[in-house]
Amino acid sequence: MPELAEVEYFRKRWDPGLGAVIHRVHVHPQARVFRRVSIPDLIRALTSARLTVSESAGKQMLFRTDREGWLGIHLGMTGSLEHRPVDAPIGRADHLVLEQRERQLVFIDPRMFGAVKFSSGREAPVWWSSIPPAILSDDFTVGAVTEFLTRRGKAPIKAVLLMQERFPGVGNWMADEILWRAAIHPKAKAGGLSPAEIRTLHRECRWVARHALRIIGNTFEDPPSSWLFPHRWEDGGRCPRTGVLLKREDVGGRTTCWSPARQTLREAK
DNA sequence: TCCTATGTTGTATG
DNA sequence: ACATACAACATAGG
Repeated sequence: MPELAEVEYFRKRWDPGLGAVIHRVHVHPQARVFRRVSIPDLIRALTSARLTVSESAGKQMLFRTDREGWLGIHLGMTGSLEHRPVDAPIGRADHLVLEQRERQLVFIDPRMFGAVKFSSGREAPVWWSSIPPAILSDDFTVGAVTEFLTRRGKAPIKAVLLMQERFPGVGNWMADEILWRAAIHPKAKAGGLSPAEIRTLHRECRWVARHALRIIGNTFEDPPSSWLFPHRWEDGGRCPRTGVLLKREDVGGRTTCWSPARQTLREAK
């Protein structure tokens, strides 16, 4: 389920454990989510460490302790974080459990497209330091978006919005929501947008990120019916602004939903 | 049974 | 080297 705001919601699920010591680490070693990590290193580094802070950037989460080392969690398609009572049983999709005196901090991921990362050392690892500026930061500029859209000029804008190297945290539903608000057809070539359309796109990226974080990031509520969000999967779903039937089709390899009344495809040359 | 799924990556092709 | 397209990953739920 996780895009920008869902990741932020799940990151906070471990907040009750910040400041407390991890006295035992339980892993499900054959789980695919550990495919790039040394499990012995991870266990050695986390056992008896005090969890101190967490951050997220795009879809990536980072947890730190009072020791050196960088624990990363990516939720993939079906991952989530929870805290549970100390005596809770461990389920088959529970891949990483940090046991503390008063709770367990659990990473769950049935489909295992997610990932646990662990890097030692003082310097931030590339998987963390290379994440581009957040959409809500001052460095997410119209100029940066324009340059990126030019370089990816032949790809459909829907596919380009999903590229984490420029739009960190944007996923399938956010991309559709942004394009719907910006009144841009998902199949429009990224290089064919006018400067005015790019400014609108940039503004709607920020708007959707800000309000998704406000609504979903705190309580996991669904956005209201004035958004495309609650209509995009329902059969016979209608555009909340025009009332027309929404269209659903594969674009750039992902199911894409748009309003044919608002988002029209200009003939390219 | 068959279809779908809020993501990333490796590989092939141009 | 760079951009693009798509299969593959693994499981659950309708």
